[in-house]
Amino acid sequence: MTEASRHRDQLVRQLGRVFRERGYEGATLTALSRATGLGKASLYHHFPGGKAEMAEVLLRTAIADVQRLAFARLDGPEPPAARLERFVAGYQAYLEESGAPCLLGVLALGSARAVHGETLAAQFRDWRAALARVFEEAGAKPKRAARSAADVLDVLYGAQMVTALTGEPDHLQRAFKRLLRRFPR
Amino acid sequence: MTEASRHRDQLVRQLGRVFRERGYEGATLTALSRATGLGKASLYHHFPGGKAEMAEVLLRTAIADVQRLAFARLDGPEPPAARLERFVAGYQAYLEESGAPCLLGVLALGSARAVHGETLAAQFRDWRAALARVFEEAGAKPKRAARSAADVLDVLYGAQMVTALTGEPDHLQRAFKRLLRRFPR
DNA sequence: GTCTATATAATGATAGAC
DNA sequence: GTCTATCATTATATAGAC
Repeated sequence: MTEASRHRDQLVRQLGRVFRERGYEGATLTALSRATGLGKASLYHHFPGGKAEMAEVLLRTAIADVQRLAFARLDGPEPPAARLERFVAGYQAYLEESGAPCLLGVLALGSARAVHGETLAAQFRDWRAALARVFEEAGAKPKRAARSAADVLDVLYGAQMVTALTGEPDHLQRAFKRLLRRFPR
Repeated sequence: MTEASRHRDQLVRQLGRVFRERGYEGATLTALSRATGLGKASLYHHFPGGKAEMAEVLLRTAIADVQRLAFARLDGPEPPAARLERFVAGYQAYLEESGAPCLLGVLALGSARAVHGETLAAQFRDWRAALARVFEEAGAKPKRAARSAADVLDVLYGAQMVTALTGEPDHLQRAFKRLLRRFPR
């Protein structure tokens, strides 16, 4: 990774934190400027399209990260149960690296949904299908596998919401631990 | 219910729709004015404290509704399993009446969290404890009951997030149906 | 209770110097 | 690449007539 791309990476990370904590409309240029240490004009140098472009870059980055750290681990030569466990660990790693709640969820609620809603929807249907395939490999019939896949996504995102609602940081890891208990072995 | 309180109720409902769809910061007075058919000055007549007061009223209303329609049904003379089923049906009724995603979740993410976070956190801990008690009545040991209660909250809120993310309206009812399968009988 | 008109502050965005 | 200074627009909020 070059020096420049490291700087870019750090910048994206700092912007992401603001969007996650305050939502799309709450992420004002003043807040983004303060969080990055850059003036507003400098932000427009990096993102000529302003907030809209920042959100788009953040969304693409988040999707790529979740794919790389979590869903990519559903593939491989190991038995299905082991891959499911690696997947959960990978998603947990993503949240620890990027912070919770997940940017995808936050952007899906705000007004960014009007612009990026279909992208997100298609991605999530893909991901759910990938999960369902693994449950089928583990021996579940198609319908049962589809239900299990939907269950997993519900817990993954529900745990983040409940963590935000209860203010208990370790709710998340406990939820993932409970999820692992329900997997085939 | 008097004529005046019916008007007030409808007003709160219309405001809630805007806050749910756009989040706290996205719910501008212009949008709130358009949704209610009232001028901005008229909104300040009903809510002298402006947006902050609206959000507070909406939050109290939402908590009261969830309590009345869902969690209150955890009590009663019926066997625990039946009460759990009534609870889920009640929560579903709340979402159909008030619309998804739930206002509590939306307000917990935006900047309203700084003001109302502790209120929400305390309420959710109470609700989770109420759920855990019912699982204990159904025969589960305390730790197991606590895990089941946390599971239920995760699904309740995760299903709403996944519905928003996938854009599939019937994901919600399918998730609740799956939840019922996992209850004691 | 609702309106029009307006005040004041903050927002997203640009120009141009360095 | 970053800055200061500034723009036009929109935001929340208020005054006062009806």
